[in-house]
Amino acid sequence: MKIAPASATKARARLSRERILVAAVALADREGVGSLSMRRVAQDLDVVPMALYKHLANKEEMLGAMLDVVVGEIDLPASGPDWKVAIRDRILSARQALLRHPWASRVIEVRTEPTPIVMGYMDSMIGMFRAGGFSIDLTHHAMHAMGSRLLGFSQELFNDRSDADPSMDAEMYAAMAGAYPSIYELFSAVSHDDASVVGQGCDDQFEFEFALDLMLEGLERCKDRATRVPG
Amino acid sequence: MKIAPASATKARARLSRERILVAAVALADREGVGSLSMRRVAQDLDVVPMALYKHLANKEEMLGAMLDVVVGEIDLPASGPDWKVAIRDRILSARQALLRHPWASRVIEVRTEPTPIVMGYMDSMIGMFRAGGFSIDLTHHAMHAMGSRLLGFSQELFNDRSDADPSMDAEMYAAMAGAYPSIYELFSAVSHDDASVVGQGCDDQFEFEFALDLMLEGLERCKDRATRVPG
DNA sequence: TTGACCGGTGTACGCCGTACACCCGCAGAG
DNA sequence: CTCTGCGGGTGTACGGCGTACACCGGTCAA
Repeated sequence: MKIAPASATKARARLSRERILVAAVALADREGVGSLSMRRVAQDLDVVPMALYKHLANKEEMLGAMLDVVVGEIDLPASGPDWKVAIRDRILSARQALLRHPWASRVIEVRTEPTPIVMGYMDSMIGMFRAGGFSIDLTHHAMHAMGSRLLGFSQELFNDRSDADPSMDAEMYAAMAGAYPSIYELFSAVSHDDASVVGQGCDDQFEFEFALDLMLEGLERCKDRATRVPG
Repeated sequence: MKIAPASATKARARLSRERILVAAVALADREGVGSLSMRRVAQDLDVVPMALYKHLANKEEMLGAMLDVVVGEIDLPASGPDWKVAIRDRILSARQALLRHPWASRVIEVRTEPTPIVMGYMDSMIGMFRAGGFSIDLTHHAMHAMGSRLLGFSQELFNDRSDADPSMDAEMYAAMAGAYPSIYELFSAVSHDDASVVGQGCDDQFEFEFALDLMLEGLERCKDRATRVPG
């Protein structure tokens, strides 16, 4: 009776930053970042909202810490002679982490200040370019050029995933063909041409790797030319 | 007295979707998207908040319409024989529009459904690739690969603009060098090497064009090789 | 034994988006 | 000229948000 709580029925585990983050990440995974509020997280933990503030300064810090959890899931850099496959593999691992937590990219896009964890990730990324023989200048440009791809996602203008159901009726088709002939042409090619590399809709993984490789090879050429601008 | 309002002192102009959007864009330009609330916009228009809802379904629609205003500022595509300079110029024009309204990229990143105006922009972009001789497949990949650059911005992982004041004291420097050696190396090169193309801090315009050209040239090679994947 | 501290609680404030009922002035029908 | 419908601005209210602040019970060092 000394150690256990007075009432056995309400033996709730103690709160901790860790437990809060686990609950918050789980909630975001389950219901999306839109449903992520301090109050909901507290509720999931059977705790009053203000309790969270004993462990986190505010919601902003919680979001940052949640990102750290995701970044922590990215594989460490492989050591190997080939910088290109090392960087490529790492970025694809980052992408897997982001795909496990689809809310994360949205959060990254909106946030401002990076946490030490994210800084560390960037640092090691820079290190990989440098180890691959990139000059400082070119490394700098490379980091900018890769943009969000460094963290495993690319900014899509809109989510074409499951763009309505496949049964897009002829009426809509016709309207679209009139208003947006080029989109229409592209869209019909993509969704009907079975021989195309994209079957139904877009193969996001393929598109991501396509752009990634385009970038990496462009950078490689810059490096080999030892010149700064691609033109 | 028949036409003019009863009280000359309170002759307020009638509300309209147009007037609301002008006020909203101005507010966002002035105080940032964080301060953009229906209530603040209404206040700027000397009107009760609910009045806005006679002209807009909800805030989401207002944000979309605000984006349309920005996209409307992008130059029309130039007609010319060279697809690369045409696309390049148009994207740089998009970038200028986005720079005039810094909140817009944040809004784009978070939004889901595109408006007809944005669809029209994308359509004409696709048309430019097609007119330049790109196959449908390659056009499709190109659109994905360009990602947010099509709209004139690229996702930066964090805003390094005015990273603290230039007087970064030696203590912080040392701490940074220990924790993030690669970032440190890059950072000091960028901020101290006057010969570098980047003087103090980053030249965002240069970085944007660097990545843009890398992408465009990679796409050009794909097109000329008439192959689908860059490798 | 005491008292400080740490972590969970309760209440409250000010902001948000927006549903809903209202009301007024004008247009067109009778 | 009156009646009536209606479009657009109003007022009130609700539920949700982040979080400031006072409080309080248990643990543990002195």
